Amino acid sequence: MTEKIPTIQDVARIAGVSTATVSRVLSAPDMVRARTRERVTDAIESVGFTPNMAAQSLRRRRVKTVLVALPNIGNSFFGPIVDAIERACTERGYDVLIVNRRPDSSDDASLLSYFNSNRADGLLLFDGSTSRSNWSARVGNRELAFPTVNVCELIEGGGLPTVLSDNEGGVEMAIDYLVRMGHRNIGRVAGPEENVLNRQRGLGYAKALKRHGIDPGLQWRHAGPFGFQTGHDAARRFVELADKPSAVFCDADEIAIGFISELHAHGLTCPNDVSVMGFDDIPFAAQSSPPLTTIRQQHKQLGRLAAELLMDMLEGGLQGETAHVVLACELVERQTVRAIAPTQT
Amino acid sequence: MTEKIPTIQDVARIAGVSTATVSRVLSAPDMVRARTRERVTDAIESVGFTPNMAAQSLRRRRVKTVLVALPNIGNSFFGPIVDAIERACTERGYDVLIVNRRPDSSDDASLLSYFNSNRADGLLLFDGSTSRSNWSARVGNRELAFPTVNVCELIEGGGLPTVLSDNEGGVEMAIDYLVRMGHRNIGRVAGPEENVLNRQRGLGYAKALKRHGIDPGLQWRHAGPFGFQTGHDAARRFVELADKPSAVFCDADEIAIGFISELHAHGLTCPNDVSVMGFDDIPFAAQSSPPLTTIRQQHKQLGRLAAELLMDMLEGGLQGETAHVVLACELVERQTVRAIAPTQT
DNA sequence: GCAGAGCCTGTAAACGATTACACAGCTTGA
DNA sequence: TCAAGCTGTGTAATCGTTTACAGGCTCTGC
Repeated sequence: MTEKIPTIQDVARIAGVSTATVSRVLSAPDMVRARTRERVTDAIESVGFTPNMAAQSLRRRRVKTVLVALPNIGNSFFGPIVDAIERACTERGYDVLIVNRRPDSSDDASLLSYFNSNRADGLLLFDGSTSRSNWSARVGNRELAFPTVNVCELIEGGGLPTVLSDNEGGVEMAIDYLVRMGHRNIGRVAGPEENVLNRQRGLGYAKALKRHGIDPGLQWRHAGPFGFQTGHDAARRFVELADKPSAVFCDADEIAIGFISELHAHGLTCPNDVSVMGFDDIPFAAQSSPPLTTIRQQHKQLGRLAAELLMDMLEGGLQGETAHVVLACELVERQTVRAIAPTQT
Repeated sequence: MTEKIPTIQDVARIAGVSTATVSRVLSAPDMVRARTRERVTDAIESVGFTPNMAAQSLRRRRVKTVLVALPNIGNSFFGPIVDAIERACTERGYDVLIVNRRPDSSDDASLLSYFNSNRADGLLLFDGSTSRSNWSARVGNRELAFPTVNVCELIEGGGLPTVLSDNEGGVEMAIDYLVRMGHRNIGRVAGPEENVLNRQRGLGYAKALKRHGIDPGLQWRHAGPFGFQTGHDAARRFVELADKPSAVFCDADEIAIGFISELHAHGLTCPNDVSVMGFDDIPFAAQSSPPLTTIRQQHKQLGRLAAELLMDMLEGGLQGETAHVVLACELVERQTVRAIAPTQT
């Protein structure tokens, strides 16, 4: 019994006007006389008309859709951010298309195709693989026009507008705190080597340590992808260590939580045997046992600002200046860091 | 320097054929002679042509896009499922549109509009508010045609194809296990009252208890939305209890983890003071301290099967039979349940 | 040499909206 | 009375594909 979906023609016929008028009622209401307008709105109402987006996009040359390219939807870090993006977008009438950017399908081409096949007007790109700085070149080549905002991470030299946290400052804050708590032997479990975040956070780590007269080069270090597994691996190496750091800074909460969890499995406890800090403040950080001391990123803000920025770009054309938003981080003190008497090493 | 995006016309001109032929090369290659075909593919290659989806959708009357309506993207339970959906969809050339279904914007109308405005061909609906069984009515009324698959939850009486876990059986499994471990005073922290999952899991709970000669009506119970907060609330009530259950079954891992976390804050520990079980096996369950004993849902499978089913429907038309897939759950034994000597109450 | 049957390919009409342009009807002011 | 200027509306072209239909070509068998 599938009735046909009503078109603008149906509305026009019922209201006794031309399709042009119906269209105008929808997009420029005060261009049409009040009485006519009312007849049209009634007709729209009565048949339940909704403009066909395909037709509209074809004619208008834009789809009011934003593409969100994530490295891994499964990672709980992205949940709140995507949530904020979706909110901001629907508020302004944009749809949100999600694509999981598998590292293997490294084809930026497939992202670009979303643009020139008219499936998305703009792109929110979560990507910081430094190896991918050729993206900008690629873009510069021919399709410069795909409006893109880098979120959370950034592509160095890409020249793209960016919204991210002050990663360097955030880590400095963490290290300062650990030092203040008496730690001077501070290890680090880092993110993937080829990632910008890893570099930025590494910078903050080194800078802060140096400021306190500690040689960053001498500290214990482990690196791996963002995720529990890296925490596990690090913990297994950690327990073997002869000279254990009294504190370990982890580049991500998931890593920190994996680290602590595996530590427990080996009979060590946090913060008694070692203090641990994370980075992100994902929702679980507050729930783990013990609750994780960490550096908070402003997830909601990151998502919302990036989305707003992109939509502004889409609507205002390119504004000359390419924006660069950096959000401050915040120290969240919970229970995985213990104050110790400063030892003379 | 924004060059124009190439159209099928450009390709046709370059290859020296008509647009019809180009179109055929793309959608029915063996309808055109090998030599011509090659000239066309070369032309396509050389200008980097990608069909304009808006035009294609307009003509073909389908957009190859699936709408995913979640109650809350932020909830980490959905991560792996959405991941699986996205994988299955892109494999078959479908895009994934995400919409966060805020309870307040209760308008099913807005979901339907995705359909009749030609923005999505089908819907993966995560929704189990029993109050919403009018959805089916609404659908039956006029827009029956929006192909929909219920995922994880289901709308009772909606008559929609469904993919979900054996919630009842899963909880029975949990209770059987707790009883086997010596528990006979088993509380429950339930999900939101108006949710089907709550009902289904409640059924399993009651059934299993009765089978073991325990009166479900006499057990301690707390209910609230899925999320940490409910766990916290439950814990605060729990610590006040005179006659504490020796075990508590939680309707979701997030609830269980919140419960344990808040218990710790009050000086009680799990599983020494109380055994706790969750449901879902979200990624964090294995990482929390102590690792959570829970009932695993097959997230990947749920997502993939639902997506496949929907796409099959879209491509094969409606198959007469409306499918009803129920996936088995699995008990994951970790460390939040302690064996106790059965007490004679 | 020709009818008939296949193959390929082109022509042109959709799909459902938007919008430049034209124009009808009314004011207004000279 | 008429030119000029508004308003409000309709006409028709357009966006970039797909596809029904028609027709040209080649091949076969007589």
